[in-house]
Amino acid sequence: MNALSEQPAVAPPIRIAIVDDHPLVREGLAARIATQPDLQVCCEAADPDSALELIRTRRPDLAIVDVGLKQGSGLDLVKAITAEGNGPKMLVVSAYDEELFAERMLRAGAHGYVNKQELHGSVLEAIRAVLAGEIYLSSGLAQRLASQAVSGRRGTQGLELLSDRELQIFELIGRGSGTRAIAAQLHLSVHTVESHREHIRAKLNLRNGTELLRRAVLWTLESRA
Amino acid sequence: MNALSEQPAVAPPIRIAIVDDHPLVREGLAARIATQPDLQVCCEAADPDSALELIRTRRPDLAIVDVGLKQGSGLDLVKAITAEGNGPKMLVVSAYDEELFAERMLRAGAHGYVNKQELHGSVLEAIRAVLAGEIYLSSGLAQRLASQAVSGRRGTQGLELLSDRELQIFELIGRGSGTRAIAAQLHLSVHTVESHREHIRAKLNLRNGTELLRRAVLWTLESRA
DNA sequence: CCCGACATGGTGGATTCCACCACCCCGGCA
DNA sequence: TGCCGGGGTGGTGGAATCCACCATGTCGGG
Repeated sequence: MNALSEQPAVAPPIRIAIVDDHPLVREGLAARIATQPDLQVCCEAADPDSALELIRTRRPDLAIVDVGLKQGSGLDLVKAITAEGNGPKMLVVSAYDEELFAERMLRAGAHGYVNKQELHGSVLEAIRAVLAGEIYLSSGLAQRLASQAVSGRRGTQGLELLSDRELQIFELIGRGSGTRAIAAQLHLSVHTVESHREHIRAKLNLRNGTELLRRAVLWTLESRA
Repeated sequence: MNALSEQPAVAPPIRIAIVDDHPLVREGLAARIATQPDLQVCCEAADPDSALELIRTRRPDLAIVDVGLKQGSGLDLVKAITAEGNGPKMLVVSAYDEELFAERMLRAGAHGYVNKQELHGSVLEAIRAVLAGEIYLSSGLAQRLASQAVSGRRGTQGLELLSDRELQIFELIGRGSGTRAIAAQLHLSVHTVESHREHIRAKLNLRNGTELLRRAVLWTLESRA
């Protein structure tokens, strides 16, 4: 805490952009950032379009982006910023601790992912880490992603590990078909479909049939956009 | 609104409790409230239990509560506070603009409902209105509720046919919780949860548990934050 | 030639689903 | 006043499922 850093031209502050569709969250973030003398909020945006525009013109050092946007536009925003090249570092803030989203965000070019829940004072910690060039993940996520990475080779979401047949069945599951219906539709034994389900679960590191179905539904949604 | 109340140091401030599981949102709210000399945040809570406790002991004049609370949902909290009698007025803040929740919240005893999205400076407006004894609804909602009441046309998807408990369980299903997990979380028998599931299926015209899960997942995706 | 991955199928025990039923409480309504 | 209906909570029992193993056949590649 250097109280006397009030001199004009020395040590230019680090400029931060905030992108979130909740005004309250923006204010909360801004308030916290304001406690740090060397950090400064340079602009705020509530939607991806104006966010991209602002980032182009104001060129902040860091962008804090919320994923909780409609139709996965948060992901698109991160991709767009990355595609521009020479853009700011990006810290993603999310209401979900889904490994799914975290992984995709990181792969899309984000440098950190924090959950709104586990956000005591750790935003600043995350901001510092990201600015320092590290990758920051909020607590639980790091372990889960790591264990996931250890226990099986991973690709985009582990999905390309699936064989053709498995992927086909995965898709049918996502459409809402039950085991029995799938078996009938593919002219297979119910046991066979169950075997495939089991293999899919193993490859994707899913515990329940519930998680499997959930994951499948999510995927069929995203792959449509 | 009375100019006479400008007496020197007296005129006790209006005390407000904030209940929200997102620290950022709490800070955002607190920051705004802090701009008003006659308002004062007296306590904050992140979960329903401690919220109830705090409200009992600190007796604030107004409680701002988020619906999106885990474990038992904000709806139960509002009901509990109402049941205590002689409690604070309640302003509900939500990430969902669903008429669904607004209506239930008001019925449960809340005095206002604002959407985080449409929350420019209007929280303060909402707070003032609620304190003045009015019922406050954020812009779009009032019209939608009204038009809906007039036309008798209900239901984006028939979801408002569900009772409060059923909706709560529906939401948990959508988050990926299994029957067993839901029962544990709500301190209920597995059989009870199964009964609710069955009723939900009946009301929504779903054939099997798979379709139920699918619908729930889809819904929690499109109407969350 | 054999190993591993893939597809197909099975067995059996645990779990879940689901139709139906039972009880309690409470708010309306005859 | 009493009765009825809906909501919330539980239970029973049979069907369907999940899921951990296992078995077979077929490939393609070391």
